[in-house]
Amino acid sequence: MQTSTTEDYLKAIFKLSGPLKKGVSTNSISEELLTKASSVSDMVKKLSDRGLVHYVKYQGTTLTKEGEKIALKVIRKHRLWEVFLVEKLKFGWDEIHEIAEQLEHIRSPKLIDKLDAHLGFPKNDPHGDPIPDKNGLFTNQVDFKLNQLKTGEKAILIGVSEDSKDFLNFLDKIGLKLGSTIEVLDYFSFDKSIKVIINDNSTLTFSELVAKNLNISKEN
Amino acid sequence: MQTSTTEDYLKAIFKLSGPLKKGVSTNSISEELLTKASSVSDMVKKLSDRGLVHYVKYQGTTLTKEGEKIALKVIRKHRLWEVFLVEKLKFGWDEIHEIAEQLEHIRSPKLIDKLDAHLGFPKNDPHGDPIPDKNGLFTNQVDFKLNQLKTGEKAILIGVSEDSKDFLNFLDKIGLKLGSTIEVLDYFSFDKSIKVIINDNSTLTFSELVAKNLNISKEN
DNA sequence: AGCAGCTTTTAGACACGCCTAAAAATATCA
DNA sequence: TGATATTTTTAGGCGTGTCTAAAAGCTGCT
Repeated sequence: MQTSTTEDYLKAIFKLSGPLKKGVSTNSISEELLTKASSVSDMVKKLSDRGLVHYVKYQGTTLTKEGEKIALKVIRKHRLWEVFLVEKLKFGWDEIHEIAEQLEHIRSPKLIDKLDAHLGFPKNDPHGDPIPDKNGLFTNQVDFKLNQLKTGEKAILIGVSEDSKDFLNFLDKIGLKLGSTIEVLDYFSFDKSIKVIINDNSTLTFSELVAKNLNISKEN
Repeated sequence: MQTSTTEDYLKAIFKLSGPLKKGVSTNSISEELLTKASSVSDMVKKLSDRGLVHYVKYQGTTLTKEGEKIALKVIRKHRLWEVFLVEKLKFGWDEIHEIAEQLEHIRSPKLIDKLDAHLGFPKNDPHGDPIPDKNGLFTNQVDFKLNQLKTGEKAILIGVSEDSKDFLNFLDKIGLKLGSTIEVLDYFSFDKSIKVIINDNSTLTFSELVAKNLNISKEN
């Protein structure tokens, strides 16, 4: 039975590995978890001893099958709780991350399945991220970032890659929600900012950083 | 910000103090928390340093105002989550204790009030225990234990003092729920067992231990 | 190749909460 | 009261996960 710290490490490594499952640097883990690199060194050694990660000194860390399985379970729990907080308790999508960080560590085989059923087996969390099923399988929707769109193209916001209060508050302020349409009016190569029109009625300009964090779908 | 271990100690001390707020022995705490007396000695010293308990060597422990405040918050959270698990997720009342033991440590000022509202501001948990309000105030219903009833008297089950799976399963098996009526048919002074009839239709005999753990109300 | 600068690891320490074993204090009872 | 039993505390140690400081290893540039 793993501690919640172990789960945090596995989740962080999963996240940092990306879809290509690249090896993850000690420093990047320490940044993600707000600890020091030396603590991470210690810890990944222990995780390696327990068969949860592959770790070779100075050469980065990747998850083992076992480690990934645990990471996906935690992510599943995190995202289901997020749905609960928004759908049932009426939290704003900018308030739920910290709470879900705690709830994701609750251990009960039965609880998470009952929660899943109670919520109607949702496929995505309130930020648009896919919820792994009981076996850890994602429906990995192939999508785009807003900054990959060309002038004149139109798309729908299906998710965000950044869960911070600041970012989500900003989206709330400009009235951008999952499902909103975004049409690219202009693209300024100087600073890679993008002028868009949202829901066919409000025009504004996004910095590249913002555009990068908006996941969109071209169909429809 | 206290750890969940701290919360467990304060809750245990609150429980063991009883309504008369008696001093609690080191041994009793260690039994309640399944630890050793030496660990408890260490810990109450630390809690005392933090102003959460009054502790004098060899003379037992009581909660300070501050400590009691925290204990009541934890109990409030525990009982609200229990209601959630039974009412919303359809758990049996015998399955929820362990899960609520974890959920009670989730820290979020907003969460518990939203949960309370979502549940319709329940007054009692699924075992009949009163839920403290935001200010830690109980509606302390004056009630009786079944073993205080005399032959011929009739009452309603309003709570149980024992949350173990075993006990609650037993009650399920004999069809006894909160709200059931119990009439005392006979009282055997030899072993203090009690013959009763439940809901005017099934007759059985309770040991003293069982009778002691059934909280009843005489008014109908 | 060699050096500078970054990254990573090691070494040693610490807080927390737990343990065992032994000592000290208290309670009990003849 | 004095001996014995029980409770409680102290002493010393351990595992987890963290830290700082310093050493070791990599990388990239001239």
